Amino acid sequence: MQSRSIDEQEFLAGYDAAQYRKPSFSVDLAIFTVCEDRLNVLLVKRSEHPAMGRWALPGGFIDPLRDSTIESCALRTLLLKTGVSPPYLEQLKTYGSKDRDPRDWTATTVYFALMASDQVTLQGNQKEVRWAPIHGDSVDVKLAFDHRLILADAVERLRSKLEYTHIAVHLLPEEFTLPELQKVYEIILQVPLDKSSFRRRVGQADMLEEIGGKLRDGVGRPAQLYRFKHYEKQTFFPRSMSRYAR
Amino acid sequence: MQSRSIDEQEFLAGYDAAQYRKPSFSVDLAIFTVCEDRLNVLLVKRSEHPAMGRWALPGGFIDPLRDSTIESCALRTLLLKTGVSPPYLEQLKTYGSKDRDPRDWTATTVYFALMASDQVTLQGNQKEVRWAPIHGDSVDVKLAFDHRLILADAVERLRSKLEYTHIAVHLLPEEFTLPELQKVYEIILQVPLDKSSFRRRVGQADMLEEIGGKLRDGVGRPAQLYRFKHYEKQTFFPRSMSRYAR
DNA sequence: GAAATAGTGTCTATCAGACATTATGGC
DNA sequence: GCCATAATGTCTGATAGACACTATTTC
Repeated sequence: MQSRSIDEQEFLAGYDAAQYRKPSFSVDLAIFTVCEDRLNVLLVKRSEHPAMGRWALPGGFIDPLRDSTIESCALRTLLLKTGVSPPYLEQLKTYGSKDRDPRDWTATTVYFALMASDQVTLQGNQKEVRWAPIHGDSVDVKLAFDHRLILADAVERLRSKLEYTHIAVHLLPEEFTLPELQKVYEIILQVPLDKSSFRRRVGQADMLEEIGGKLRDGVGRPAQLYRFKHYEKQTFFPRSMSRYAR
Repeated sequence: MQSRSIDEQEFLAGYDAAQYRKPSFSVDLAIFTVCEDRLNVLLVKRSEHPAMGRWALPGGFIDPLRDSTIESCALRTLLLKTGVSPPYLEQLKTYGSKDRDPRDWTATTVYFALMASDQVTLQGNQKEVRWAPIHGDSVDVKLAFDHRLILADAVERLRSKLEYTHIAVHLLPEEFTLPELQKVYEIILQVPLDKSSFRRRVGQADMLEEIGGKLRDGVGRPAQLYRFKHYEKQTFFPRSMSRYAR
């Protein structure tokens, strides 16, 4: 913290934050997992007005007394719904307007999280929390507020990031095989990939390390197990502008 | 707007948004331009507590009565400081914590804007608003609050987006030459680029159209003038994962 | 051995980077 | 002509995409 002048200390002592009209501020989460050959997003059924009974992305209002940062609010909400801290959490975007919630001028900062389906135990009544499969860029049910738009943005970001980063590993358990990883890419990008090229790319990125054992599938040759090397840098760019440098 | 049940209407009638404790919510701007062979960011000197007298990114609190969206608040603030609506405005990120402002738990959504230096007339006292040159990932003066961190994020995003998008055209006037565009890239990325490769890339992207006339420089052969074609898609990706598709 | 899947090898068209060459202006 | 800068041409090493081939398991 920076030092403050006497003058500034006096100003702060007389400052009353409550006197200004402020928007309501919440955090919402787009939590993704892959299971049963589909990309899924976590939805909760709203138990209160407004939009009671409708499915929505999980979220909650910032509690200035409990949450020290926006991200810690996101983590708190996430733990509440899934029982885990996610391996990957990233801020997506903030949506705010006077119209998106009938109660008030609201803003919501949306995070998107990736997790392996086997790590999650959904908290609470199963009729109120569920994984919903993504078709195209949304789900089949109607969502509350502007959550359909938010979800579409989140799916777009996920697809886009798959193109140039390694985040897909966070959708798999600790140990996984390359065919499994490739499958995740194919499921999310909705396109079949060439095995050889895929492996070459993953190899060049140098993000995975072999594990001694092997996984045996039902049929065919067993596949090598790998583990994600936790790297500082997460991106690998195939070709980019700065490589024009001479 | 969705239709509401009688029940929900009653709920809303009894809802008092003011009863909940909320964070303060503001919008800040990282406004960039290139002039005199440098990347510059717009700073304002704070005229009020806290951090009075210190330079900061321009911004202001959301006014729920005037601003219908966060972006319209950003545009209003921008017009106030620069007198123009920028050719490029993009949401960067939202920063929120209990510590970043001594007054209150605050959140700020930061936008970043690009504009041509000749289009701007700084509003207000010149001692209170100025372009500050970027050195590395920040400016030489000490900034208020967490604005140094925010600025570093904005500069990083700008550099990163230059690698795979066309946004640099928004830092130039309506009409410009390819050597001028290349110079912008070199100034921001801080690396010399090969002329031939640069032109090939720009050509492939098919974003520019020639203008009949020519620009005459002080010395040497005059350069062809171009204008940016306003495209729907803004990105051109050199090589990406989905091209593994067969 | 057949089936199935994992994993490797190789060929080729493409293309980024490097650099040489030509073009067009002022003096 | 000379200088300076714009613009184009060309060569080459690297590599993505395609696909054939080998390897290892179960039955």
